Amino acid sequence: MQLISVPVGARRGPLEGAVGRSIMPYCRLIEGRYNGVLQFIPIVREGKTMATAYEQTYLYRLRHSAAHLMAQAVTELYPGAKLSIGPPVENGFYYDIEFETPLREEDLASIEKRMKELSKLDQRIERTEVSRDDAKALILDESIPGMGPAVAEYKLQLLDAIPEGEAISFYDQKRTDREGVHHRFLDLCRGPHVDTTKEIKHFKLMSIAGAYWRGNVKNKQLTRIYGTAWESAEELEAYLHMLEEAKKRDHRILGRELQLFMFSSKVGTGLPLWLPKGATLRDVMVDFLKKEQVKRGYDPVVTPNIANIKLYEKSGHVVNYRDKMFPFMQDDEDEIYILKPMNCPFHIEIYASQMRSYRDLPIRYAEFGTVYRYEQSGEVAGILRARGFTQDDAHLFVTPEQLQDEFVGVVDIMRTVLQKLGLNDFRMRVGTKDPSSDKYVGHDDNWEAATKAITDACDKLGLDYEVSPGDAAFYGPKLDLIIKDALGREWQMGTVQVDYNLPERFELEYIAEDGKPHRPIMIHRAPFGSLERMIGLLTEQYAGAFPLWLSPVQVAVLPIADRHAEPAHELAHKLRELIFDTRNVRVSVDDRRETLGKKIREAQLQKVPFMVILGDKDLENGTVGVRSREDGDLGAMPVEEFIRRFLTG
RNA sequence: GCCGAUGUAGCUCAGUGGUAGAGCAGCUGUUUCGUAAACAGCAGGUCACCGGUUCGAAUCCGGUCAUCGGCUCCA
Repeated sequence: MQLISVPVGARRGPLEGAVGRSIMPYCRLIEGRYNGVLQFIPIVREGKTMATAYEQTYLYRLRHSAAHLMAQAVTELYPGAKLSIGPPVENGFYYDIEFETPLREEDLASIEKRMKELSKLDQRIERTEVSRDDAKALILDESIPGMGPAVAEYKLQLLDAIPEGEAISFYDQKRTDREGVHHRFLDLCRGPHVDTTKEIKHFKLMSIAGAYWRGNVKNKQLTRIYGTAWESAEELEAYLHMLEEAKKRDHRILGRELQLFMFSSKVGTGLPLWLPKGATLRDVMVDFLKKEQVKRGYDPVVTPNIANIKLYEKSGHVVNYRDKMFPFMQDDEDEIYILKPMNCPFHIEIYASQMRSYRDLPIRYAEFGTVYRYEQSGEVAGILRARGFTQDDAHLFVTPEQLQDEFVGVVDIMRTVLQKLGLNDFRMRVGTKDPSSDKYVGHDDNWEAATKAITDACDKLGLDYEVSPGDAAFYGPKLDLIIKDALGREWQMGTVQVDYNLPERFELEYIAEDGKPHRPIMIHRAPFGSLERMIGLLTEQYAGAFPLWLSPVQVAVLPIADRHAEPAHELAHKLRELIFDTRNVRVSVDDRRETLGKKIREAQLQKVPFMVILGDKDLENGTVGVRSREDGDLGAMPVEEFIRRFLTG
């Protein structure tokens, strides 16, 4: 198999003892990034290549073969279709094909039907290794289904991309029909595959998408057909069921049901409106982080939402992201302003506004800064990818000697955040420079130093991370937190970046002990990343049932009859006086003339952690009926006991 | 931005060329109730928008917009 080498030890951690499931995301991640050719980055640990683990599973081969089976069906039904690549991916497979006429979703049914028929024909799948010349001849051989000069475009390119000395193999799906005629379907592929098409039984074609050839926007867009395949009907069923369930925890659906946020086409795409409950959630998160930041010596700053474009020309953002900025504004003096897409230049201006001494450093400026980025329309996804969002941003200005400790401190705050939010299914990625790209600014030694600062700090902290070339910011390498959403899609959350370049561009200085000016280093960091994205993610992780400290409403007081409404409000006042986790307890009272059952049902659907029921018996005895979101009816108890239970979480 | 799909009442959805429907939510009235939906009535829609075909369009055709699944991208 073809490998791309990465430094030994570069990828670690999540792959501990990894086989199958935990490796799949990596295969998926890497495939399509480097290629054109079916390539997977090897997973390297302690000098040993482990990448083949998933490839060696039966499921991987089954899905790979399912892709071939689909290709066979497609070449029969659409003779002019040009095949390109068709790898297995997490949960299934796809094949990228160029069609002469656009494929519609309703066409999938007939392709799937033909696949079922072809599967039953019990075609043997055989590997043949051939020379480069023979391979070319086969690809151009019109007598073989799916081959011939008319449809060879991509396969020939794939063949060319196979390095000298590496085996060139085809997989042949063969059968002989009742009349004794031989049939075959041949595809250039390094395999491996299952033994016969008969094994491919439990699959379903899922969707159509456009995908650029070799993942490059400049290339032609091919039609990608996604399918899922499993070893048993039960597994297929379970997977489809899981997708249905995942939809129910989609943050966009829960966001509406729980009245957290909304969108309006009258406002604009990707511009969320935060409703009272969602805004409360934001406040709670902001309070929490502010408190952590105060403990760690951060200073708050506040900066405007627009700025003169010159500021961003100087920082380099305009060159790199002009098309991702909202349209520019011009004032009477012909000065051009932009909606701010980044907070850093503002913080830099504040730093540069005075002479700084080494005694002042480190300086840590923190701001919940709302930024606006004109994301491509196809990218916007609820609050996970919005055009207006708030970063929990901070910039640290440090001396070279302080860099290591400050970086460690920043990673520590990120860990505190993760722990508090209850997030434990994530991975860390060190995004480094892609040597083949020219979008990066600054000197190589600075890049090296910054990258080393990150990896050293991670090693020191025993943090598991992987290195991903090409995922750096244009001004510096970064450490990103990556988390999956309900549908298994990965999102970049918190981030830490070491930056030598912006201080240079803005000629930042501090006076050191030697009495001479020196250049500080900047650390950019945002533990949540964006409040929007983090809340979207949390909503999905908890399926809307937020932990007590985060819940927008923590207690719903439910009076049984009208005469209990007043005592219910009194109880609510009393509870609101309490402090839980630094904030006053959030209480609602449902004093509508509805049955208790209905009030309970609605509070439960709103995922309120505690319901407190108040009726005649309670007023007589000084008790309340307590019901928890998780455990249901807890029975009557004195008010004080409820408070005690509540405060202990 | 590109490929594919979807837009009917606040929400979930019926309705394939002939007078716009249901449940929930809302409003009014009755019921004052002890752990997941009381009962009755009323009101609510330019069928996303614009244009076309037709005697007649939610329905057929074209365009636009929004949303969803991907691709690419995310300072």
